[in-house]
Parts: sequence; C-alpha cells; structure tokens
Amino acid sequence: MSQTDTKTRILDAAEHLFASDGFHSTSLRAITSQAQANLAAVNYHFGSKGALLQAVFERRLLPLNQIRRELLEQALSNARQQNTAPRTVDLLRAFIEPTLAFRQSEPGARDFITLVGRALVEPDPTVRDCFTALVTPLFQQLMAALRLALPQIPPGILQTRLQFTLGAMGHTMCMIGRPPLQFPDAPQPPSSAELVELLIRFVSSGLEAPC
Amino acid sequence: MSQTDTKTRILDAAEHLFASDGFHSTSLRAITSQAQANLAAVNYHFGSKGALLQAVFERRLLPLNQIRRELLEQALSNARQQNTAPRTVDLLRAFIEPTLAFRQSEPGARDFITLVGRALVEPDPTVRDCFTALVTPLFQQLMAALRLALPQIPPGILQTRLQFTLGAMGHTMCMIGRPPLQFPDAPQPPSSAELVELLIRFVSSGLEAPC
DNA sequence: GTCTATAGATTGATAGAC
DNA sequence: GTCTATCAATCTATAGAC
Repeated sequence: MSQTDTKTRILDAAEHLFASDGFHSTSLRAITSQAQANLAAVNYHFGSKGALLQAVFERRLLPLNQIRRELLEQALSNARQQNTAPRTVDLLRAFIEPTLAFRQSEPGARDFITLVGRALVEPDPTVRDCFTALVTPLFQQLMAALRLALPQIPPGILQTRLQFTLGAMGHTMCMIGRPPLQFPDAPQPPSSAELVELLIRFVSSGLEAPC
Repeated sequence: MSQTDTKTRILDAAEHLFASDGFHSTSLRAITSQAQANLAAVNYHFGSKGALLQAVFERRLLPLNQIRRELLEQALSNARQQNTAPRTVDLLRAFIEPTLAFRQSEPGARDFITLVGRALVEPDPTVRDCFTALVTPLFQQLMAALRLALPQIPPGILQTRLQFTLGAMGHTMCMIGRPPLQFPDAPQPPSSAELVELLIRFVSSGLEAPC
C-alpha cells in the first residue's frame, strides 16, 4: 500500500495545479502524472474533470465553513448575552481569520486558498457555480449579522460594501507571497497574523464609514 | 469596404469573448466566427493568439492610462499650488472614476473592464504579465502620491492597503451587473456614478485608518 | 483498482492558391 | 488580404484486458 491512497494523491495534485495554472489550463495528464497515478484513475474515482474540481473544493471548504459558521454564531451569541449589537470587527474576524490561518495549516491548503480567491471571478460558470453554491449560505449569514452590527448603514449600501470586502479578501488570498505589482522599495511583507489584522482593519473601516 | 475593418472586428470579438469565457476557453475559431472573418486572419493581422490579447489590452488601456495619469498629476499639482499634501480621495478619484466611467463610454468597453478586473488574478503568467507591464508604472505613481497624502502610515502598511484597494477595485470591475452571490433581498443596484462614490469612500476609509 | 490503447473532438498555426 | 485545406499536437473520456 502506498503512503496515501490514489484518490488523495489525485486531489492533492489537482489542488496544486488548478491553483497554479488554472482549471482549463490543467490537463488530466498533468494531474495524474504528478500524482503518480494512471490517466484513467481520475474518471474512475471522480467521474469527470468537473467532478474532480468539485471534490477539491468540498474537501477543504466544508470543514472551513463549519469553523467560520461556529465562530460567527459565537460572536452573535456573545453580543446577545451582553444585550448589545455585535461588533463589526468580531464578525469579520470570525470570517477572515480562520480562512487566512487555514493557509498555514498544511502544505496543500496554501494552494487551496489561492484557488478559492480566484473562484469568485472565474469566467466559466461551471467552475464558479460549484464554488458559490458552497459559500452562498455562509455569506448570507455574514450579511445578516453585519446588518445587526451596522443598522445605520442602508442595506443596499452595506451589500455593495460587502462586495468590496469580498474583493479585497479574494485578492489577498490569491496574492499572498506572489506580489503582482512590483514597487521600487519592497519592505518586509507582513506575516500571516499581521495580514489578518491589516485586512480586518481595512475592511471594517470601509464598512463602518458614515454614508 | 466593410463598415469596420477586419482587424477591428477581430479585436471587438476577442475582447468580448475573452471577457465572457476567459482567454484559454476562447478559441480562435469562436473569435473569427463572431467577427465574420477567416480563421487565418488572426495570425495574419496579429501573429498569434497571445499577441491578439496584447493588442486587446493596449487598444484601450494606453488611452485610459493616459487619462488617469493626467488626472493624477493634476491632483498633485493642485495640492502643490495650495502648498498642502494631496487628499487621498482626490488621488483615488483620479484613478477610479475614469476607469468605471470608461465602462459606459462604448459597448465593448464594458467587456474590457471585466477583462482587466480579472487580469490581476489571472493564473497564466503570459496573460497576467502582458497586463501588469502596462499598468505597473501608473500604480507606482499612485503609490508615490499616496505616500504624500498619508505620511503617517508606514510605507509597508500603505503598500498592503493599496493591494486591498486593488482587490476591491478589480472585483468591482468584474462583477458589475453580474452579482456572484445572491442575497435574499436584492435592493436596487447602485448606478455607475453611485458605485464610484461608494468605492472611493470604502477604500479611502480603509487607507486612512489609524494604525 | 489499475493499466493500455484509442476513440472522437478540438486546438493553434501555417502553406499556398487566388 | 482573404480564402481552403490541413498538419501536428492536445484534450477528455471510455472500452476492455488483467
């Protein structure tokens, strides 16, 4: 028996290659070659290339969403106990911190986060939809919680600002460690923990800004 | 003679299809078919599929960058005359307003803005680099101007916040008119002019937040 | 479960007539 | 400049032996 089974090796290889080259630019041959598996193994274990992508998303996103949902509900329950509105930063932290921290939990998770960050703007609906279906309920929960935290912001404006937030977050997830734009003076890049704080500060300021 | 020449029709078709389906998912056959041109015309006029993409970027991005550069320099010159530091919102407006307004200038521009918004997180370096090469100098100018506007923010932090800004802006450019995530209550989406104001407010609040 | 072999379709690019 | 015809490579998916 091999160290990890074929199905897992294929998932790992697909996760890595989908993240670094994109879904359409990655062939099943490249995946099975890196996974040291046979070409036909993908269709045997998953059924199709699209179903493989779905499996890649589900493997890590379902547990991650569970964590984010628990932290979100905990923030809401804390506020309820103190009979106050939840704080924006607490809600954002429940959503952002596990996501970026997840990146460091294991080697493949780094690729996964890149993949998710890119999925939001993915052109192919097949790819995008199989991702959005997994996250839409959680986003709706976050939106509902933010309306409690920021009742003075009209819902339509809050919704638009949440889109900006997702954009900043998605871009960050794609780009950690690979600066897209070179600045002449490149200071020390922030650590992952610092990045979480910087991002929360940035988007909470944007969300809370008076209209 | 046709209404518009073949080269322009190919550029228009490529712009539209690259934006809606992505670069790798768009075949030269689909482009020439929509442009009512012959398959061989792409290689005759542009040399290769990659060179066609480069031409699509350059056609609109060079004039747009010229406008943004002029508005940026004008904001800096106004501040210099009044012997004050430039205001963050003025710098952001010079950068953001022409970009989003450009979307409405002509039919194809809408597709182009989608394409640019996605280019920042494009996996294929061939695609991404031919875009970043066109915008990096302008981004560096914006960064330098923001350091004048926000001297109290450490340069490293300001650079990270500018990345968040690019993320929010790129996501917005991709997603206008095509909401990626459905919210149960969908209020009236903001007009283009309102969106500019909302985005400037959001990112300026994030950039200016005390550390 | 894993393999070989291959079907069936599509791709970017080019040669050469007109 | 525009066209037809085609090359050579690549792709996903599957059939069938072991």
